[in-house]
Amino acid sequence: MRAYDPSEIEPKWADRWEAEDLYLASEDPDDPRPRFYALDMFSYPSGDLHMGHLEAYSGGDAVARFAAMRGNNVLHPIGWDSFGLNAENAAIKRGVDPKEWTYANIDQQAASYRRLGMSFDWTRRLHTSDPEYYRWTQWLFLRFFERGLAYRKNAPVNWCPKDQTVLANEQVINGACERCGTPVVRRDLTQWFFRITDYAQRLLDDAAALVGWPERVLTMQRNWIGRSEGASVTFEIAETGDEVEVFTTRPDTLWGVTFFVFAVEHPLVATLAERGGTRDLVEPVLEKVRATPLTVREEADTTEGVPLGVHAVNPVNGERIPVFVAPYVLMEYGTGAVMGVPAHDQRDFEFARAHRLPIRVVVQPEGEERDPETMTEAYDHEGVMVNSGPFDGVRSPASIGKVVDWLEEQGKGKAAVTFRLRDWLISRQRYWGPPIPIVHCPVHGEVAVPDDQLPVELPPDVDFRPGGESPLARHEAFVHTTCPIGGEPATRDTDTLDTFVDSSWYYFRYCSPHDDAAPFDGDVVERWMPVDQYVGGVEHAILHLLYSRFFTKVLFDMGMVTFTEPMLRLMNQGQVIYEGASMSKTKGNIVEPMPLVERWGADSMRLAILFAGPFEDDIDWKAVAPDPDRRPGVTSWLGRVYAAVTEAAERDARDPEPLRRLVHRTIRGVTNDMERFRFNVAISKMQVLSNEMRATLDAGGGAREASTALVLLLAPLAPFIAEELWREVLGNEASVHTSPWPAFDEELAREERVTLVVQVDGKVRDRIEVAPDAGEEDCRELALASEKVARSIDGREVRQVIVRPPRLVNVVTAR
RNA sequence: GCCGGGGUGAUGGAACUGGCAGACAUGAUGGCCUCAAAAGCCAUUGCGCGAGAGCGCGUGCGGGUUCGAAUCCCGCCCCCGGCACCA
Repeated sequence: MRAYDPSEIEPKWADRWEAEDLYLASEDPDDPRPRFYALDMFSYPSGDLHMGHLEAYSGGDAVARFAAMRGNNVLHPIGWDSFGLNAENAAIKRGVDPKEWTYANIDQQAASYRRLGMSFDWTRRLHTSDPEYYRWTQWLFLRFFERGLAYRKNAPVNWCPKDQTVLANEQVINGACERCGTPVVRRDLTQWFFRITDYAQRLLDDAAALVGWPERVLTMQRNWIGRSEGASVTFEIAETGDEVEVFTTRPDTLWGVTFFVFAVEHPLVATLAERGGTRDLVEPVLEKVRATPLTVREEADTTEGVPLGVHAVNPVNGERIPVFVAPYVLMEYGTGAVMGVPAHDQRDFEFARAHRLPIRVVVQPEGEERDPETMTEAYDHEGVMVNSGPFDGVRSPASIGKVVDWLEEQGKGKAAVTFRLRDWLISRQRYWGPPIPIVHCPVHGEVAVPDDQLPVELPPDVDFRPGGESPLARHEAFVHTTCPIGGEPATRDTDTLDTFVDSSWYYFRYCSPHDDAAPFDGDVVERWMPVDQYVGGVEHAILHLLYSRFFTKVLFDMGMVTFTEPMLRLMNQGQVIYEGASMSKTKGNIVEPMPLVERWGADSMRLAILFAGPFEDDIDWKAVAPDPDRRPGVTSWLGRVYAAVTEAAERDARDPEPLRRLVHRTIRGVTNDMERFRFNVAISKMQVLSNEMRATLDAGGGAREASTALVLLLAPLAPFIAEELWREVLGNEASVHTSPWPAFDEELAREERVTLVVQVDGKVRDRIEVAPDAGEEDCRELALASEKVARSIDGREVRQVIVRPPRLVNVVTAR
């Protein structure tokens, strides 16, 4: 008998599957099968595949194959997110063209995907760096521009000094660049933004309907959007008459305001300092803050700040209060100015103590008396309003709504909602991205490049090394053009679009990847989308996934699609780590998957990674596959499966009854597990079945039915060996991957004999085999007849007998 | 601080709605095969006591509900992830 040899099986089937067009999604409108869109997050072409890819795509492929076997017309595409800093930096480091480097990596990854046996529809392959693709990225940008959703403004932005480009807020992780980890600094620059804040409320509201998404992703998005409810209240500067709005979540504490604070960057600060005669005092603070990186700024001292020498008038009681400028107030949030309520806000409290400002309690805890003199911290819990004019005696925070109504009546303020979410900064001062299709005309201003002139192609002969400005700006022939409206000499915008713009719509493009009249064919998109199952890393929870939801809503508003959410279900695979730490070059702990695939086979590595633990949990490779030179456990198991199925195929005997029952139980269990991404549990059930097959064969029995079922169940997870056994050993004509998923017989799946557990006072004392339909009386009698039970009862009085046929009897005695 | 998710043998992890804790693996130990090794096969493997049948203990800690709790409730501790002078 031949031994299991993946190196012989796997390349053979990879070729044949492609020759047989096994994984093409059908666009036939008469195809009766339900459509299923199985989407994997596409990859950055930064070298060959790593362990993270192996895990994500093994899971995604299992989903797609399982869906196909269950009778769906499956769309399972693949492509590359091939623009971006990653590719560009790597290319610069190696002194090669980003394009060359990128496409070489794409070819390598594509070869690896084939080697792994991924069931992709290769006819839909796309690369975001292809002009055929980014033409439509630019086209979509222009539609956003037309609708006022893409705009340019001067603003303080995050700048990565190493990558020499601006970053979106979402790309700043703990104050550092998402790509390279360099601490980000602040710069005032004119940049392009997408008006995602217009969609903040809808992004929040619709998240509630995403029941197929992991809770943590939705939570992260909610935190990121950061909705706060409260009131906006207008204060007047006594000396100048300037009106300044502030946002507060606690309008009930308005009577406790004893000072007023501006953010350092607030536009009024300079003139107010002038007026207050405090310019010499204020200027050093401004200088200091401007020079401080954002990361350090966040730890700014709450006691820091200087008076501006002017006063604000509290609209609720007409009091004049001193005005300050302090770094603890942020220009980015709210209005860049706050009212200071030291008695009820900890930061204000600390500031007031440092500057010897009065503290006035306006919410008293019930039955207590807070004395401003002796308070050591702000009181921010519930209580009764005092010193609050018309609201004395009203309970807070229940009073907030009433205060807001009152403010509106009095014309002093109104209900307001503030979001933490900022507009999405989409321009980048780098080469390797889609040029922004805008012409700057001295007469007409920002002018869209006409659609028929798209794409604005990236010129190949650019010195693309970063220099703080866009490399395209150094390319004279690119820069100089004429205005599309009046023909005047004009210049092209030289920034490129963030990669996350490319990836915000690629899953639409897969539906009609070769359309040259539109980014996608609306009718085809209607048939496939929304995506039925999306699989990818949680690191995109507030980047790609939020942006994609935003794009879909904009496309809906444009009438291009009829749905508002792009993905119905989302599953995040965990990370593959090593000895508790993420794999990285600097730690030297990277395990490359492809050499292991060459050595032990694609099926083995796919199974090994899916069997290692729950799909969404991190996997410590050190713990599951410690010795790279030792044969992995799953490889041995596949060898046993191969042997068992081969042996069973040569035998005429029918499967004995107990094995048949196990087969049907296994089908039921594995089906359930596959639906819930519980690949590790599914595999363990198959192992139980194969162990039983071995025992049956050794006892001279047949295992043909078991073999058929096992091979079908294994197909989504280990596609090569399943195909080999299905066609070559079991003698089927058609591919296992187009065969129907096995059905189970409910009757057979029921246990023939079940173990009746007999407890005495909750402790297991005996186990008795009974028929599954054993009744309550039978179970009670059997249990009480047990000698072990009698011994445990030890003559005590039996108080109660709880019977749960056919699984359990609990005899309760008088103790 | 706020929000989300966790804590089960030496290890990865099972245990559908409360009902046999530790499935399935990995590792380890012993044995078979072999000149030897690898591969393979068999046995044992939660902890403690016991020659054994068996008994006791055991799912982060402390309480509670229940005939019965890894699972439900209350109070803690710890770990992971996200957000954070957010007004």
